[in-house]
Amino acid sequence: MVRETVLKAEKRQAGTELKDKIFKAAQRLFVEKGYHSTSIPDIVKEAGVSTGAIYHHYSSKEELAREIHKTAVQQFLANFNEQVRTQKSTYAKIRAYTSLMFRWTEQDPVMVQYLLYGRPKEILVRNLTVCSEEGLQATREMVEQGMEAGEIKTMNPCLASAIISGTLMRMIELRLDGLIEHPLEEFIEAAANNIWLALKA
Amino acid sequence: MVRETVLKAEKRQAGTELKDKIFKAAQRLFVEKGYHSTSIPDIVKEAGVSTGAIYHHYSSKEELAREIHKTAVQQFLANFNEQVRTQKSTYAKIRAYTSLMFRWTEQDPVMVQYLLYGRPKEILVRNLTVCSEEGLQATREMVEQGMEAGEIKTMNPCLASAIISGTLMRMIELRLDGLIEHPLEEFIEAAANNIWLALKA
Amino acid sequence: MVRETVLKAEKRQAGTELKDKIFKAAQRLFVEKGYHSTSIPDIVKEAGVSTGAIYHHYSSKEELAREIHKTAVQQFLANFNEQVRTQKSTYAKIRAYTSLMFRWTEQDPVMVQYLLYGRPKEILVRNLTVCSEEGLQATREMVEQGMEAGEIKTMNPCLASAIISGTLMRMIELRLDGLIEHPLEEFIEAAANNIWLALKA
Amino acid sequence: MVRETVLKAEKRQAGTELKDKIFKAAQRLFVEKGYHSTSIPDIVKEAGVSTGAIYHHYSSKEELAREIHKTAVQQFLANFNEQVRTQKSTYAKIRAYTSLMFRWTEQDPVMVQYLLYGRPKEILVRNLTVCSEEGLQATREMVEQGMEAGEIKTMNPCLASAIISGTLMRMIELRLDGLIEHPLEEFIEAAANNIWLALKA
DNA sequence: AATGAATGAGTGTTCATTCAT
DNA sequence: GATGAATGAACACTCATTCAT
Repeated sequence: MVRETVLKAEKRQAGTELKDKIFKAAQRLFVEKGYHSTSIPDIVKEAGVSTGAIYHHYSSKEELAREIHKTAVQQFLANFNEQVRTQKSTYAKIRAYTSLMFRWTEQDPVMVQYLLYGRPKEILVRNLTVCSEEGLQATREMVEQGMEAGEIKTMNPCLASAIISGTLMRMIELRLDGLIEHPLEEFIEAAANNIWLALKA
Repeated sequence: MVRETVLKAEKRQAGTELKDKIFKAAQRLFVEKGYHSTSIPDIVKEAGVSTGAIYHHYSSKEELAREIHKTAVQQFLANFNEQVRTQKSTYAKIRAYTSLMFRWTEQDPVMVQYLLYGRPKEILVRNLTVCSEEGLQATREMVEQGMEAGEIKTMNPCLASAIISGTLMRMIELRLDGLIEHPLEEFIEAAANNIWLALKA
Repeated sequence: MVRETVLKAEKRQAGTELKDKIFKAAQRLFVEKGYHSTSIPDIVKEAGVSTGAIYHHYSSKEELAREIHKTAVQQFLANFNEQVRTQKSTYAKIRAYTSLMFRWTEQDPVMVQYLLYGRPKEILVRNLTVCSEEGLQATREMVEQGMEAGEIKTMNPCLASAIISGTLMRMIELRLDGLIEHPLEEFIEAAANNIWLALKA
Repeated sequence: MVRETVLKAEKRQAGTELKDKIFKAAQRLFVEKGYHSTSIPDIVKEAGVSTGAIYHHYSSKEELAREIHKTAVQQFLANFNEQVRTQKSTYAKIRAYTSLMFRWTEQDPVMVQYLLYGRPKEILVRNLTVCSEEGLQATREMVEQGMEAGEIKTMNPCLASAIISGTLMRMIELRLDGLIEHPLEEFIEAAANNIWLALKA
């Protein structure tokens, strides 16, 4: 049975107390209202700091957004490496991936929402959700190894990845939007199993 | 075999020529640069009309965006009703849905991109992709009828919908981002079949 | 005797009434408080226009300053060409140049002040007063022709120019600063004569 | 023959090392970029000191600028008193003044530039170059004594002063702007002689 | 003496919207 | 219908200055 490991959280050290308040307030607001609709004055109010403090710690609004995104991606990758990559079988990996994402959504919806929507698309040029390049790469690696091992049937790896990450993302989206009323943990088993049916050799 | 029907296009009457120029310029820009990064002066330049003309035809920038969105949803629904709903079996419906979305993406990527990213999230409050409420509703109806008919196994309908729309959306996303280099038409068969494996009774 | 010609003034056509109000208010303030100490809100107040109006007519504060400078230089050159260049003898030219600058100072001190202090130095990189490159060029041409004609003794042309423009500028400066209390017109004769003593062959 | 005395330099006591670093960094930057375009952070970087240190030694940015200006004026006066005032004849004085200013320009262009351009105009309200009031006073004194002694012809003292300081300042300006390519020392003789021709009885 | 995090008023600029023509 | 000059609130960002350490 898959160990339900504790999720990796905040790596950023405390000490810089203000910096943290700014980070969290901005993250909350960016998710809630979007990057462009969140003004610096909004963050000032939400974080209870001065305008100058924000620019003391971050060189621009954009850098602040990038920093938040980077943190989200790093957390995702740390969790993925620890809980998913370490699994032996491909099925176990898919199960662990589903578990990771669903539990994370329940535990820190703001962070996951940032991963999904607060994506750099709005800010930068490229976009790619669920953890951008790195997230995509992680899923593909899983798929390709599964194919090599003969556990997943031969198919276009993009399609296989899309079935996995598309399904998970869509479930999370429906949950965050309140269209799924039960905690996602209840769906881990079913989601993983059905994805597996689509992929297994 | 599934008939590859022609896609429903522009329903909006030619009527006022200027209004059309504004609509199309705005749509292009909203997709390209995002709603917030597109200014009225941008649209003025792109469409080659005056500021006043925009406000003559649309009461605000937001209404313009909403209008574009509404059109996209209407086109989606028209196509869905004609090509998907009319299918007999659930498998045929899934196959037709996949075909519709993949072919549409190749044919009018701007419009599909608008459906996926230019979503009201940025503009309004609620979001819900692939055609918002209506799109979701369409997929769910398909799933629920399939379950009643015993073609789809008993499962949470949200999960079933997520597998379908999540996979399709993710494929489209990868294609629009240039990570899939072949036309999506090549994947219709495989995508539909694999989705079916996850759902069939 | 030297004809005391009328000074060339405002070439800029009316019509764009607001643009003119902005131009004049900015010119007044730039001279009075300097470019950097004059804020856009200052100009807004002084000109009685809106912020937007300024940016509708000038692309930036810097461009506004450049426009004012350009106008001053053009007026200078127009007057110089008409009143100084047309003189036959070098002495007559020096006399006319002195007359031009002293009368102009009395008539439009703001403009002359702008020529002297409001120079691009503060704004741009290069500086060179009394009409920048063009003004310098004009004086040098006068000097070199005088030397060729044997009217001015052989000497470094920069030195000769410096004697002319340095003396005139310094007189104007003292007048604008209130250290000379009589109108400069009273000094035309004496200034021109003494400069001439320093230069004549 | 006029003795080419050594120029009086830094009178300010070494005292606090940091204060000196701040002074010099600020002077360099004020000349290079102008007072307003030089920020405290700029000085912090250039001097390699902390913000606090600047405010420990100077009560404000303005006071720092004033201090630098005062030092320049003091150096000018010290040099003037020693090298110019001590001369017997008015011609010798003019010769010595020219020599002082031209050699100083070559030796410490930053300081001289500060005297010419970094003038308080930008900072305070009044301006008056070449050493402000004191500098003007020094030149006038020279002129008035020369007239009393019958060495300079009777003329308006302001005009006489303007011929001297205007010519010197303009030469320095042309040199600092790179329009005179030879060291100013080469022009001492000629400049003094020609100024003298304009003034002598 | 020295530091540098924190402040917040102020800057130049943008832009959705209005309205006289 | 159509124009584009005009508006002014709002924005991201800067920077002289303060003050706890």
